[in-house]
Amino acid sequence: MAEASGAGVVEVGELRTASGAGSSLHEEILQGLRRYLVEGGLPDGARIPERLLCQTMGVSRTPLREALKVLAAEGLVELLPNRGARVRAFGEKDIRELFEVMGGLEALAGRLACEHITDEEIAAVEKLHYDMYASYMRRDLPAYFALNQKIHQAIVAAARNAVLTATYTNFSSRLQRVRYNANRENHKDRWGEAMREHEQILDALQRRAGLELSDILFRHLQNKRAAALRYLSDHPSETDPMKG
Amino acid sequence: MAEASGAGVVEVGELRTASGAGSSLHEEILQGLRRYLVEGGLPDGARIPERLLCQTMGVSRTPLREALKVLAAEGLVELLPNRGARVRAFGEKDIRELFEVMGGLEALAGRLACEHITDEEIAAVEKLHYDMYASYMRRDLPAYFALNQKIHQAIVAAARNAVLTATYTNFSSRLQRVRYNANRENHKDRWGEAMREHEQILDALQRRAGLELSDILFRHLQNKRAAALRYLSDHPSETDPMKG
DNA sequence: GATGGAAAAAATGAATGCAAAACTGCCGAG
DNA sequence: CTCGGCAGTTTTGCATTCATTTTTTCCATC
Repeated sequence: MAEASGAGVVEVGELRTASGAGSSLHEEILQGLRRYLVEGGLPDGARIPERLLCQTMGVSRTPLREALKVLAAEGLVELLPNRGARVRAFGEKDIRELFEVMGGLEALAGRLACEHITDEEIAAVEKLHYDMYASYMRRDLPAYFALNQKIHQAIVAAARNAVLTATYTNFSSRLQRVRYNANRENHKDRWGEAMREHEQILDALQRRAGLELSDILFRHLQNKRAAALRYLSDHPSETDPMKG
Repeated sequence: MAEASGAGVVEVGELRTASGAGSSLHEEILQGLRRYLVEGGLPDGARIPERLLCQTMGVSRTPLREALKVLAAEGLVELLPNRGARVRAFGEKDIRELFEVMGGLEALAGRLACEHITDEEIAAVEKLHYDMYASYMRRDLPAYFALNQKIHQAIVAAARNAVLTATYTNFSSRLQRVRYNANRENHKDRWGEAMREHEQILDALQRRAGLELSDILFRHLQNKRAAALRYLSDHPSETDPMKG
């Protein structure tokens, strides 16, 4: 299932030791749970009985509850009063909105990146780009996917804005669940188009054409969104909220 | 949500009853504390001893700690391991980054708003705009300030994107502390310029010129940022982090 | 046999208790 | 007079416990 990228899905048993050990316990739990959710360890809408997680992870309820509150604030879980936590299910509306905001953030990142990026960083993006192109020619979707994310992350990093980076990472996590699903089924038609868009992205970045890059990235994300929504309408069972 | 404008600074004693009573206690505490911080109830960098807040608000430590964790995730407080919570102090770098992201979000909002806004909503923005202009002529800065925020909020709301609205509100809260300070000292020179920019904003909105509005809003925010930073360099004591 | 309600069971929300880490004040050495 | 170390106090982090709400189960009734 999660063989798409490097590491496999984290087991619930190794949640505590899996992600880097934060100094405090609630931090450790938070990172472990977040990773567990992002990698799709639980299906959409699944209930999260805290008692069960407690004995599985070998911790008390207090730090776990603190972590759940934070995850709720991040939008990964939803807390029903007196009824526990559920894995937040993203419907079509949520995904549309998330991609729109991601588009806005990447547009901003592109604009800022062109102002601050160094030649070395551009060279690094070039290398990622050509590696990604090689993956494309090999039809190696997992590798393509991973490099694709690295490129976008590099552009965001080049924007020199920690707040933007943190926000981008947060939204990216929320979409990761969707991407894992949408990635299985490959939209071959979309793939070539995406590759061409990335050619433009690299070109604009090399010329440090901020506004142009900004616009390309925004439309790139809009196309990604369309592809994701197309996938959703074909496979409605996987991520549709069972809202009733 | 943060009322942002109307009422004065909330007293610590009325924290529990101040904001609308959320169903659960930790929610109540969270909203109360958030409002308290946003309205500047505590100075930058102040320590927040949880025991003290507990007896002040008459609650136990558990829900308060949960609320603090969420506020830390939102970026309003910072949690030092084993050393408690402090009011997060925004330095020049943070403010620059926050305004940049706000600019990106507002640019996105403008673009989307032009696609979705109704004539009635445009009329409402027009009214806000002219009221604001009247406040400008009266040199009534607080009223101007409140209407200014309402206009921006209306544009964000017209984008029809709940994720964007939530994100915008979050960042707006973080900047609220700065604005409260920067607002006292009035940058008369900047005021007229801002008013002219708002003329352009209304004009582009009326023509539903998305890209144009997007760009105006972004530059508008960049100018706001410059003004805020100018204020900061004149009054470094108020919001500078005493990092050391 | 199906339905409604009451009691039992389980889960959540909040409070308290306890161990460990940090801060304070004091004292002595240099 | 300043600096470093040590004991006492305070504060934080986590576990446990209590109270309230929800869910389940079982039984009586239709």
